[in-house]
Amino acid sequence: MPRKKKIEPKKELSPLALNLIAKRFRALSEPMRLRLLNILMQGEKTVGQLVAASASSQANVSKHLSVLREAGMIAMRKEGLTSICFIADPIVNELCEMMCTRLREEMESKARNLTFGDEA
Amino acid sequence: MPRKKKIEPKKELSPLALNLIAKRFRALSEPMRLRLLNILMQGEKTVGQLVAASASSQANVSKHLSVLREAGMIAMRKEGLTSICFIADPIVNELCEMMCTRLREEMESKARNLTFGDEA
DNA sequence: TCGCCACATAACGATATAGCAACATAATTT
DNA sequence: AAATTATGTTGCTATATCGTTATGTGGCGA
Repeated sequence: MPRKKKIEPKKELSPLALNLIAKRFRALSEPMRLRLLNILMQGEKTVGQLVAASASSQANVSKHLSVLREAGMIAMRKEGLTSICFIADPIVNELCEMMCTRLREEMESKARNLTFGDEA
Repeated sequence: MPRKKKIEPKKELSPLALNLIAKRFRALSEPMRLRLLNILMQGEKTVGQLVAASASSQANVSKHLSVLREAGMIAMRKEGLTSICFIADPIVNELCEMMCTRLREEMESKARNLTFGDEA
């Protein structure tokens, strides 16, 4: 077996890597897309169901879905007339979970500090 | 002590929460900002050092830093003439770590599939 | 074959943001 | 105080992206 693995201490990321990472974070940077993902966390949904559940237009949902798909966050499978969406990357759940937890912590902390005076 | 915790199965997020989460992801959605964070992972740096290391203009770096600061990702402390930046939220490291790992996995997977034919 | 259904895509106006350049400000030094 | 240094801020242009309206398209039934 080939040796020479894990030698470099992971210094700086290449511009290419930065671009790819940025693109993935960007896919998560819109409330509408987060909403769609949040709905999909309950399980698979057709595009129509997402349109209904998200209270947005069909065209808009469709476009956001394609963004999420290009970023590898979700995938779709056709079943007769309908397309069924599902979360394709488990990282989505973890990321959102982390963000939510962090937000809660921050807000609670801020709430506690309100007693003294807030710097916002 | 008050009971009634962790009762709801965490259904859907409120629009407010979605907006806050989106805003934080958005802060991570630009290559330049990721680069700054990546540099800061090595340790504290002055703004000037970041300007030099990032190969961008001072104004640009300054603006990106304020975005990161507003998102709570970094914080700054003044020391004489200079301002020293540091990562204020440990979530940054975790998030980037996760994304990088995931990207590597995907690319390796894609590389393996090149032998057969790729769908991109 | 004709139309319909579920979805994708195109075209468009409105808003946001990256990057540059020029200027403003604060702390030090002389 | 004036000059200098280290950052922050503002105007500007170019580009990207959200949401809407209109139109295209593939699969199915009559």
